[in-house]
Amino acid sequence: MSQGKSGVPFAPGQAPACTAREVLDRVGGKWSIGILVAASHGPVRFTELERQVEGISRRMLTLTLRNLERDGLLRRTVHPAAPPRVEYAATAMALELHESLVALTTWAERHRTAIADARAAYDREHCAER
Amino acid sequence: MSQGKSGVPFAPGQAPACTAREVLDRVGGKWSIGILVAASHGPVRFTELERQVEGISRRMLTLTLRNLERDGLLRRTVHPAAPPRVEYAATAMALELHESLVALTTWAERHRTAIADARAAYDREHCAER
DNA sequence: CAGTATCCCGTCAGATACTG
DNA sequence: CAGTATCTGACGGGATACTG
Repeated sequence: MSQGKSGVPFAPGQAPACTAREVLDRVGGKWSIGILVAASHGPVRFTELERQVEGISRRMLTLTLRNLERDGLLRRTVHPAAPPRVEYAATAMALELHESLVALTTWAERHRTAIADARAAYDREHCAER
Repeated sequence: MSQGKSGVPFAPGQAPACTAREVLDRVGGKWSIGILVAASHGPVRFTELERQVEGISRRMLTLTLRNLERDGLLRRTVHPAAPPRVEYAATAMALELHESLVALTTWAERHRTAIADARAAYDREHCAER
């Protein structure tokens, strides 16, 4: 089982992992996914996000929003009005990424218990649980 | 899953992002992917990894290895011998994850330039900084 | 409403040195 | 060969307070 097969597409000597890392560097933040998900079904306002993502601080919301916007994953639209109205919407690119994230989610769902078991076993075997 | 449309599978009010986050919390580390990739095509030894991942320190290699092993993504085998011989191999679970990572990689590949452009445009528009 | 501006702390990760 | 131990700095991220 070297290449070609479905499970093992990469060549041994070279590590193209950096590409995957690039994604994670911008999506791996603690809040990026939550925001991306919330924005994937239509424009969302700042305060809506603040409530939907839940747990996020104003600071981190702003920061993550800026980064996602900068990378072209979110589009920020300001509607000039008496009470400021700003909306964030996922771009096409972000929606595609979202599909990939679903793959990850599915994987997590499938192996959630297996991982928990593995951890428990490991911790038990190594006696001290941290 | 529950929702029919291809790009927007999640329900608005709820954020199942935590599940995706769980994955990223254990795979989002700086070196996890590189190691996983290197171990996905057969058992690899410690020093091999040290060379293949390239840039990684002994410390981080050990730490990441331990975490991946703990989560059941790598299997560690010690061959008792005069010169110690330890091998790390990806588990079936890890290989499945690997497929998902390929999806991410593909996405990154496709949008690499678009993102770079978005960044440049954003930075230009916002004038200063780096 | 939609943000900025500070302060502060814990964790990640690099460098270096030592060991079974 | 395959690790462990320790020190250190950078940075992500929480809490809080202020503003156009």
